[in-house]
Amino acid sequence: MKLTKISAIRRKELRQAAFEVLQQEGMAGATLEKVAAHAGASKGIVLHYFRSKQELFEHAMREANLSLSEAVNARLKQATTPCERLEAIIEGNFEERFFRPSICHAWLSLCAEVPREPQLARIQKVIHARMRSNLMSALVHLLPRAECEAVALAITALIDGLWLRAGLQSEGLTRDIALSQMREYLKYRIPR
Amino acid sequence: MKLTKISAIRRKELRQAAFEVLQQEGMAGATLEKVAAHAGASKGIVLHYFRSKQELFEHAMREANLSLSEAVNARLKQATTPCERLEAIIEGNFEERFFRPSICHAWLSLCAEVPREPQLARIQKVIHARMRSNLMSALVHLLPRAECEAVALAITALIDGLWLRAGLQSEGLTRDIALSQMREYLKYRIPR
DNA sequence: TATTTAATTGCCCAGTCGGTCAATAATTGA
DNA sequence: TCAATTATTGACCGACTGGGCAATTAAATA
Repeated sequence: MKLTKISAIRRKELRQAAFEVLQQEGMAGATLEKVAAHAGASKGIVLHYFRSKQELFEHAMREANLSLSEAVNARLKQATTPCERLEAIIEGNFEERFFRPSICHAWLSLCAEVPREPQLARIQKVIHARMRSNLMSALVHLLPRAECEAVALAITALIDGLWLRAGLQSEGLTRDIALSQMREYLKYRIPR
Repeated sequence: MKLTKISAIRRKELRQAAFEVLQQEGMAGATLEKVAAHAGASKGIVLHYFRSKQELFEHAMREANLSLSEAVNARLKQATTPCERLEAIIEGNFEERFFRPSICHAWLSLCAEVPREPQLARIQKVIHARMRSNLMSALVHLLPRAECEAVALAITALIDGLWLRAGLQSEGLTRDIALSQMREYLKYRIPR
């Protein structure tokens, strides 16, 4: 039981180290040795817990998404009205600990690998499906059914676009500006 | 004079080859040898015309942007009203030859390198500045000055977000859907 | 304690990549 | 025509990478 625990701990440490290296170095620079060093271990240990580099970053992507997902879900639990649910999704996606240039850059690096890594593509699909599902559960109470799909896509595209800009380290784009962008969109698009 | 011509031709061929390889292989897979092979030349010739791989892809990015820029400008020339100018910018950015999964993926790959390549960052900045400038020249006639900046950012984010999605090879996202997304945003945001 | 099992390391390997360079082919100009 | 310049090639190098592996250490179990 403790044996499995150690392996679980190591795997988590290495996933997180991988994502952190990704933030600073991008995918090309995120070498197994750097990940190991960042986790305070030797390179060999990384391939002891993950079959390959691909598998490591696949789990790193899952972990990072889980973290964001939990933040959104925590906010969703507090929400009671459809409007509050929308706010929860949006604010969750722009929490200070997530909406940072380095983290957005890490996501960008992962997205760039998606077309050549089916596993990453699968994860990406799940992420978007969840986002859409969350949005729809709020939108159906605020809009005619026929419009929901389009608005959900627009919100997703807006979030992605703002994250992209942040990932480019465009200096002017603060969390507040991003949030007000999202709120303004809703203000004009959702009837009240 | 013909000497310079040959070098100009080769450089253009290699820039384009580099961007085309980028579409299929991403940045990590876009090796000098593959670019050379794709252009029907040897690897040595690439470094004869470009000082380094970085410089090559820097020029590839410029070239690709120039192409898109020209498409937008051509449409802008035909436009007379501010509304038509907005349409021109948007339709230019979603022409069939640009809004393709492989091309969006190439852009994504370049964006992922921006934080670690100052030259790419510089180009990216220019691209966004031009986009903003184009948008503002139309928006100032359609909206109160105070709102223009925000709307220009929203349009840019929407475009980027849709391009990102296309770059992820998300199958459902066609040009028509993307265009109708943009039009719907304008419909609700711009008074008439 | 003795033995088995897991964790961890350091070194090695084969392959790849960006980049250099000397040699050759082609082109130009006088 | 002939020298000088340019274009082009292909072999080569050093650096680095992902991955494999045998050896060592630590832990757990009986």
